[in-house]
Amino acid sequence: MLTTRKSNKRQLILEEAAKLFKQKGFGGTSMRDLAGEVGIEAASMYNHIRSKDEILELICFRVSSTYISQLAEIEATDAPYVEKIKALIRLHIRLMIEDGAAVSVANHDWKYLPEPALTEFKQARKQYEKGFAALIEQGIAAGEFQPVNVSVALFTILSAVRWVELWYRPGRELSAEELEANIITMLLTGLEKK
Amino acid sequence: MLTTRKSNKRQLILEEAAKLFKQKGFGGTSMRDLAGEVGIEAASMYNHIRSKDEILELICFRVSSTYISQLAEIEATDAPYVEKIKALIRLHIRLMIEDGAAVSVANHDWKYLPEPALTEFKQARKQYEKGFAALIEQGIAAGEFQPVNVSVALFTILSAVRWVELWYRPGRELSAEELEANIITMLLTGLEKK
DNA sequence: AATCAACACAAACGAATGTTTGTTAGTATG
DNA sequence: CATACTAACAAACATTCGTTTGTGTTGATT
Repeated sequence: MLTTRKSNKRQLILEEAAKLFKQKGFGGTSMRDLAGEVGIEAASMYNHIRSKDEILELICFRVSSTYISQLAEIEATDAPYVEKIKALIRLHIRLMIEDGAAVSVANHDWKYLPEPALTEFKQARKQYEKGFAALIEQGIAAGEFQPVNVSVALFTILSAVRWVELWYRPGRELSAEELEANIITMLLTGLEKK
Repeated sequence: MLTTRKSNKRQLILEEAAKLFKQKGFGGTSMRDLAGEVGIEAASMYNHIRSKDEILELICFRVSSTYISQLAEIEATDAPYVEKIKALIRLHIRLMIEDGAAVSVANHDWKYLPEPALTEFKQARKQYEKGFAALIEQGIAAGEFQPVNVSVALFTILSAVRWVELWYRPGRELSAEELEANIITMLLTGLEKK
């Protein structure tokens, strides 16, 4: 008998690591903490992973590549720019809800990546931001958006969508759909009544 | 001769600590790192501060009490709610620009506060959020704002204002005033052109 | 039955951590 | 001049860290 061919212990380590890193930070989480959560000794984890840094890399790059490939999909559609931006906002919220721990780690602990990875990650993030910004710029050119500073719009949207991690709990007053609708309203039509 | 009665070395430590904590995180900054920046040995710092934790506490609570007292001032005016919210947004941006390192630490490293302080800090933050939310709620009731979910509006604003720390550099394309104007436009009238 | 890889463990490693200790030089106060 | 305080230092402290090593067990393969 075997649990699953090619043990899933590695996957379990990554999942528990994401939770702990989110909760206590990368530096604040020891390999012994993590091992305790997984249910083995710290030394045993090295049968499944190369190092603590490798865990961080795997988490961060899984998240960044998800964002980048999803951005490419949205870019390829021929919806109005308003709809593309809405789709991106929904993407961020969904990922945050479904994979919140990993997304939080990629948002906060990426700076502890060891050096070739650090530069690579920053480039990936910049690439994503460039693509996102281009959609906003084109939307302004097409007359769909107000002529606001593109960087300000970009980072306002990206940041506004981050707090979901701090706030959303499955049994909360708002469903995921209501949450999306409310955030989209805030960002696209603003707080003030016209 | 003396440099200044009641040495400012303690203040210097706090300032350098804020910079380092922002840059490398609380856990990622060692007392030897910090001492090096201050220009003395690690042991010597204990003539000026009680512990590493105390440094974090002093930074975090200085920031939280600034926010709370400024909120009280704004609450006391009798401007329209739109103007009160704008004033709060401007307050956040100004504090971020003028005291960015400390604000960043209070935003990111508060979770490493030791225990009585941790609870106290969370309460202070909750108190601030409650006051901010009340202004939004009253603004909706007064017909100045759209009937959006209050928590969503609150956290969208608070988050949207945080990225300034990552982005603003004194010699940037946008002045502080232009930055404020753009963010306020985004948050109050939205991205979409009507 | 023998072999082998996978995987768990205890023990230990060196490095780094926050902090304490003991001491010393300089300076203000009586 | 004697006293007391401030603030610097080197050295060492115990602890924790990520990781390595060596060893044992288990279950599948040959």
